[in-house]
Amino acid sequence: MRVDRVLKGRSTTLTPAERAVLDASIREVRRYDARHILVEQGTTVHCSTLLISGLIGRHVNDPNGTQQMVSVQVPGDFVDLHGYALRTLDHDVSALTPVEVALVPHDALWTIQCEHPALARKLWFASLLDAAMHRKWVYRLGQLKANARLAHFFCETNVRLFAVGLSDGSRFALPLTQFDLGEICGMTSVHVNRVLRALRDEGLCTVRNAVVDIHDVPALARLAMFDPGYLYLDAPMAHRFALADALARLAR
Amino acid sequence: MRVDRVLKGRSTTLTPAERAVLDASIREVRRYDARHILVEQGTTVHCSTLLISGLIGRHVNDPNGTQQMVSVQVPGDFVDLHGYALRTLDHDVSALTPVEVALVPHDALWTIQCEHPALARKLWFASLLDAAMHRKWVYRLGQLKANARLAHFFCETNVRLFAVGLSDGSRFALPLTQFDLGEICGMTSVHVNRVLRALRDEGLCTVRNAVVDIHDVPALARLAMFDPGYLYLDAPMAHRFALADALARLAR
DNA sequence: CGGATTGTTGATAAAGTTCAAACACGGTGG
DNA sequence: CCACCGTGTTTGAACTTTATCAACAATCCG
Repeated sequence: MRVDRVLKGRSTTLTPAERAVLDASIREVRRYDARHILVEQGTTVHCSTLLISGLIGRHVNDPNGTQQMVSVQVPGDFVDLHGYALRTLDHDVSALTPVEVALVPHDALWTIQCEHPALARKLWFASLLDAAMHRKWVYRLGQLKANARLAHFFCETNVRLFAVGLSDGSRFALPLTQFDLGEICGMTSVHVNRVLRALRDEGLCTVRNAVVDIHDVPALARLAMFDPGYLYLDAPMAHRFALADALARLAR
Repeated sequence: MRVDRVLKGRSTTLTPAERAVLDASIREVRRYDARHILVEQGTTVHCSTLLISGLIGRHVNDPNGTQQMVSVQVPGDFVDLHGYALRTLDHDVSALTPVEVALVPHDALWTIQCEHPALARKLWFASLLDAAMHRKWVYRLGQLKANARLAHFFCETNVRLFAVGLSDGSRFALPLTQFDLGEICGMTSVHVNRVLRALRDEGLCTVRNAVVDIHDVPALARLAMFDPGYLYLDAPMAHRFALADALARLAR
């Protein structure tokens, strides 16, 4: 089903009935080319976008023309669910790769809120998960050095893609340029290039041909101080990537 | 009323009836000293905290002992509303000053969700506002230099406090140490000190005795690339602080 | 008053940016 | 098939920003 990946692998998931309700509220499915802008900052929106395949980026622009990516969405993500309550977005939404998206009209969401409060709560949860990721991005940019920032992003993306079946646990497609990575991690593409080489030289991970290959998952997580707690994974998933204990011991 | 400041000055506000419902769902009011930790990362929570007076900070810790502040809450903020759907928090919550907080049990929120969908939507909006601020913090840390980061934080805080009547539009109490400001803006307290002196020397703003005094609001906003759109203010408020047009013109 | 926290300053080192140039590589058109 | 173009990657050198370390001054508080 088109909504199979929504909240997949998370501590809160959808029941089959809820999935059916959500699926039924999809009005249409569309495809866009890479770099297509789906929603522009400031526009009033009447539908929310569920990402089915491909990658979508959300970015904040400033008058200088510089952009900061504030999130990368993977299949199963409700990209601009927040548009439902906010009505107008504070950032752009654009396709990083060719994408397939499902559109859910906001009045269908209103119906869900009135008639299916438990499902509404889960959608709320999904939007809070988004905020939790934002918080980690704040942490990443505020506290980590360039190499750890990139490492953290790769760890996060690895887990998120794994949760929806798009990573084998250490290797995944990530068709982003070094410039994109710079916009994600708050650094220039030149520096991204140098840091990637360093990560490769240390045997931690290789990024080539739009594929990220993590050679030593625990070591990369350690460098990145990556603990997947904020992703609210379900128990088996959390167990697979848990580093919490190791990190806690380290803290003492 | 205790909930008078909730969503005050925003594009979405509460009706008197909704305020009454929310107020009635408060179970108790508590006071804490500065530096008291209200919720620790990972704890399962059963109540959400509405800030009545004082300032609260939310911060992410890492095993090295460094902390990154991910938000500063002002009176009227529903500090950990997200705890309702997430159940466990991905960060600490602590008092930056002596505070007075109201506790709303999560089952009361569930009742609101079932019986008052319109109010539930507004609470959802409040949590999305939080996410919108996170996004700007990501932008701030990723794209701005130290002086602009501090300036941006002061601009944001000025507007937020003004919206709830705690700034006169350019001057407000902000009892944070330079170390705290460093944790907010991702820099060392030494560097905060130097940047504050520079801002003072340029005649932009002065921070002394726990009071921020912005001497030239538009100039500080320009340095910070501050546009309050992401705060979803109501029309008069937005108009008062709007810099959008000026910035848009600048962009061309 | 004494002790603890916060703020200030200087010297030095590290991290990251900028600018510029070269290189790789997959099209695409002749 | 080759020449050419555009996009993305790689490298070097000079420069800017920020961190680190260390000392000292100011302030607050009991």
